[in-house]
Amino acid sequence: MTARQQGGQSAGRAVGAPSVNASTAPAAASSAPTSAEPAPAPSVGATIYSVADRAGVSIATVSRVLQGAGTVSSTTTQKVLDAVDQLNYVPLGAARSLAVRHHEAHGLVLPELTGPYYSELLMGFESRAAELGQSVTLMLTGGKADLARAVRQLATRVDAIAVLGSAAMPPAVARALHGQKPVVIIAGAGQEGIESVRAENAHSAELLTEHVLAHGRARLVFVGDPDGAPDIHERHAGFVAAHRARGLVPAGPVRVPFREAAGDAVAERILSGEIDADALVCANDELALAIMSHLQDAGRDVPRDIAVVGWDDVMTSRYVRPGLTTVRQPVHELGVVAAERLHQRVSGAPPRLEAQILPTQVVIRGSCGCAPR
Amino acid sequence: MTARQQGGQSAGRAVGAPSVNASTAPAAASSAPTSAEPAPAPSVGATIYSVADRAGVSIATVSRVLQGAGTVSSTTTQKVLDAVDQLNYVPLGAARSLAVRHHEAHGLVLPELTGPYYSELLMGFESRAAELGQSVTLMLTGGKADLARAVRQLATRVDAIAVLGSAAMPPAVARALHGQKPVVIIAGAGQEGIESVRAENAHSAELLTEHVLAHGRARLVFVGDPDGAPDIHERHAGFVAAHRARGLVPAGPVRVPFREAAGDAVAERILSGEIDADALVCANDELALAIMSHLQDAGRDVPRDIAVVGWDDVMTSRYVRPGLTTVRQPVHELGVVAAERLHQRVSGAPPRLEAQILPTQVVIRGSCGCAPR
DNA sequence: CTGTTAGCGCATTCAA
DNA sequence: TTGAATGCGCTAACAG
Repeated sequence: MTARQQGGQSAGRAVGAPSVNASTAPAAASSAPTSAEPAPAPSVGATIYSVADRAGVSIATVSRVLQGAGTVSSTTTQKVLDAVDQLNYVPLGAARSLAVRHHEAHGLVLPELTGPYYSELLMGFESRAAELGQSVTLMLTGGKADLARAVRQLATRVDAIAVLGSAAMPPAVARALHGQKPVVIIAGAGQEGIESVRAENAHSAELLTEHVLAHGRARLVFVGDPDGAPDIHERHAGFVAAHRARGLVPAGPVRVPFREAAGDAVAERILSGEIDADALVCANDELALAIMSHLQDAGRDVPRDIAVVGWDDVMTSRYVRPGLTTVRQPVHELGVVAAERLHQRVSGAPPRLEAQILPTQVVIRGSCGCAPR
Repeated sequence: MTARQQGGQSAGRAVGAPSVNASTAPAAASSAPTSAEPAPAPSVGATIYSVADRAGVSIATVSRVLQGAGTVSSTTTQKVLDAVDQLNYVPLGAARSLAVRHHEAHGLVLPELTGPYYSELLMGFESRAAELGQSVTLMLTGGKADLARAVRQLATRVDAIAVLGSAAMPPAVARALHGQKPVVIIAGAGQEGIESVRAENAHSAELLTEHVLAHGRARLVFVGDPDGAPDIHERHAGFVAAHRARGLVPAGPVRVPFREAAGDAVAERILSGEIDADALVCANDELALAIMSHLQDAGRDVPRDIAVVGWDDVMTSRYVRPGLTTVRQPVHELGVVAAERLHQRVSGAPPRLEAQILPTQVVIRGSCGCAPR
C-alpha cells in the first residue's frame, strides 16, 4: 500500500463510511461509493481524492478540469464538477503552492492605515494584484514589537514583497529579504540595488514654493522633518531650491512628526512668536490642516496673516475654508505599479536599475493667498 | 534512492556547486562542502535539507530549532542557526501549512477602503491577527467582476474569513463558505447561523434623533438609503423610533448612496425647496459633510437655518465649522473582535448564537444646534 | 538529544 | 482522453 492509496482511503472515508479504517478496508478507496452516500453533506476537508473517488476518475483528471489544463471529455468534466459541488470541495491552496512552487501571493508592508494615502495605495495594489491572480497579504508595522520577525514570517508565505519606504523597516531586513524574494520599495530611497517606485517630489515642491514666494511672501517656513521620510526630504530639497533660484536663503525646517498633534504644537509656537513666518510649507496635509485650524481658532486669518500649503490633497483639504493649496500624488497608481512590478519580477524580469517616478500635480486653492475658487 | 535523499542532493547543489547534478554526484549531498563554498551566497531556494546538510544534522533537528519545539543542545542549535544564516534560509510557508494542516492566515473581505471606517477596521483586525500569529489576506470586492470566484479563491488560502456586511457579497457565497471555513460577518445581518459582530446602531440613532428634536427642530429628514446596508437600516429604525416616542410621524428617508457626490445632489434639492427640512440626520459623516459644505457655500447657516448630524466621527468632522455632531463607533474594536473570533473558531470554538454588539457613543459638537465647544 | 520515516494535498510527467 | 506514479518542503510521530 502506497501513501497515495492511503490518501484514497481517506477520501473514501470522507465520502460516507467513517467506520471503515485503513487496515480493514483497503478496497474501499477504489470504487465502493456505498449506498450510504445520499447526503450532499458539505463534508469538510474534502480533498482531490474525495472528489476523484466520487466522480469515479483519477485525481489527475480532477486536477485537469479544475485547472482547465489538458483536455477532458465533457462527460467526464461534468462528473467531476458534480462531485466538486456535492462535496463542496475547496482545494487546499498550500498544497497547490507546494506543487507549483509559487505562493501566488504578494506581500505589502505598510506602517499603518490612517489617512487616505495608505488606503489609496493599498486599493491600487490590491486591484492590480487581483487582476494578476495574486492574493495580497498585508502587514502593518505599527505597534509590532519584533518587526524583523514579522517580515521574515511574511516572506514565508508570499512570492514577493512591496514595502512602503517610510515603513520604518530596518534596512538590514530589506536587504535580507532582497536576494531571497523580489522586493520593491514604494516612496522610499532605493537601497543598494533594491528597486523602487515613487512619486515626484522635489520639482513639485519647488513649483509650490515658488508659487508662494510669488504671492509676495518672504518668511516661508518648512514644517516637518526632512529626515523623517525620503519623500519629505525631497520636498524640503525643492523648498530650498526655490529659494536659491531667487537668491534667497530659506530658514531651517521645523522638525516635527507629520501628525495632527504636532500641528497643534507648531501653531502654538507660531502664536507665541517663537516661529516667525508669513507662510508655512507643510510636509503633508494632515499637518497643514491641524495648524491652519488651530491658527484660525486663535483669530488668525489664513491666508492674509499667514499662508499655509500642504501635500497629498486629502479629502478634508477640499472642505476647509479656505481650501488648502496642496500637491496631489498618484497614490493609487503607485500601488498599481508596485503590484505590477512584483509580478513581473516573480515572472523572471530583472530589477529595474533606476527608480520609476510618477508625476504629481500642484493643486491651487485659497490657503496660499489665491482668490477662492 | 528515496525521494528524501534526492531532496538532500538538491540541497547539496544549492550549497555551492551548481555544476554537480543529481545523477553524477549522489554523494555530494551527505558531506562534501567543497572548498568552493566560501561565499555566504544568499542561495535562493534553500530548503530545510540544505540547512540540515550544511549544519551536519537531520532535517528534524533543523525543524526543531526553527519551531522552538523539542529540546536541542545549544551547540547543535548554534550550528543550525549559522547554517540558516549563511544560506539565508526562508522556510516555505506552503510546505509548513500542508504539514500542519493550517494556513495560519485569516481572510478579510471589504468592499473598498475609502474613508477612515474600513482602515480603522482593518488595522484592528490586522493587529489582533498578528498577535495571534495569523497573517491576513485582504480582498476588496470593489470592481471585482467575478466576486464568487474571488471569494472561493480566497477560501483556498485561509483558515477562516471575516466579511464586512455591506460588502455586497452574495448571500449564496457566504453560505457556501460557511460550513467549509468559519465565517464571521462584520456589521451585517447575521444570516442563518453565520456568526456576526457589529456596533450598536438603533439605540444611538434614537438618542441622536431625540437630541435634535430636543433642539426644537420639527422637520427632520433622514438622508441615506436604509436598504443600502444593514447598519443604515438600523439607524433609520432608531430615527423612526425617536419620532414615535414623541408621537410624531417622520418623513420618508431620502434614499441616496453614502457618498460625497450624493451629498451635493441632496444639497441642491434642499436649496431648490424640493426637500423641506430644518434638520438632516445623515447616514454617515461623508454625506453630512458634503451636504453641510454645499449648503454653506450657498449661504445657508448651519445650524441656524438647518441642523446637520452624521455618523462615524471621521477626522474631518472635527475640523469643519461648526463641528459635526455625530456618533463614534468602536470600529477598531470591531476588527479586533472579528480577528479574535476567527481564531477561536479555527481553534475549535463553536459559532456564537447571537451577534456580539459593541457600544457606540454620541458626540455632540455644533452642527446640531449646540453651542460650539 | 537526535535521526528516520511517513505522509500533508496537489500538479505533473509518462504511459497507456 | 485518462490513470499511475512521483515529488514539492515541511512537521510529527517513533525509534534509538
